[in-house]
Amino acid sequence: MNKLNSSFYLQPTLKIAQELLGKFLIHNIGKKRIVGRIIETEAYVGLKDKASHASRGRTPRTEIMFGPAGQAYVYLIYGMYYCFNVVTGRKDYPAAVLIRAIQPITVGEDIYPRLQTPTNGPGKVCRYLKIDKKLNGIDLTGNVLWMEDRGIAVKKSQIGRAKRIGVDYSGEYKNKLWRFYTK
DNA sequence: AGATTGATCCAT
DNA sequence: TGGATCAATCTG
Repeated sequence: MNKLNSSFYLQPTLKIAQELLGKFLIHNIGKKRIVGRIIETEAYVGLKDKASHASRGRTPRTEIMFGPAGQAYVYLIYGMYYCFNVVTGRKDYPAAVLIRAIQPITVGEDIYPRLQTPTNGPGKVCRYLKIDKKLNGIDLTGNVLWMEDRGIAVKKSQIGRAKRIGVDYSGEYKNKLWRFYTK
């Protein structure tokens, strides 16, 4: 097993957002585990990024984004869905990578609830992986929820780049090509 | 295109 | 304290 460690999470946010493509996201629940391969991410970078929750400063919700890299930031959106992010950036610099889509994995000891086709939205990622607010702030180098490199790299030529989804209100930042996906 | 749903945040 | 807003999803 090659679990992503703190030196991975200390890299620049935009680099992490790309590097996470092809990595595996794993949630241990008791003796079972749910696994997905990451296929789409979005980066949220710094106080000036109007699309980021952190752009209005520190609040109880966004405090976690100002913390050290390598923790989970899980929030409820539209009253119904959870979104899972990895906190990046040094302490006091708010940044995170949202996991937008995964390919469910169904081999070995990994369990696989129903869904076989790739998820196509962050709410579905959390529903599949059974991630909710209880996991907010959890250390991603621990043994409950983590990411690992299983040696299946995504070639640079296979990485697509696009504007982020659902952030039309964010002025010049809405045009940043901070969404990454595998073609 | 509209309904859903409730936490969050800012302005009263 | 009230109400607009929201990094989404499903249904029609």
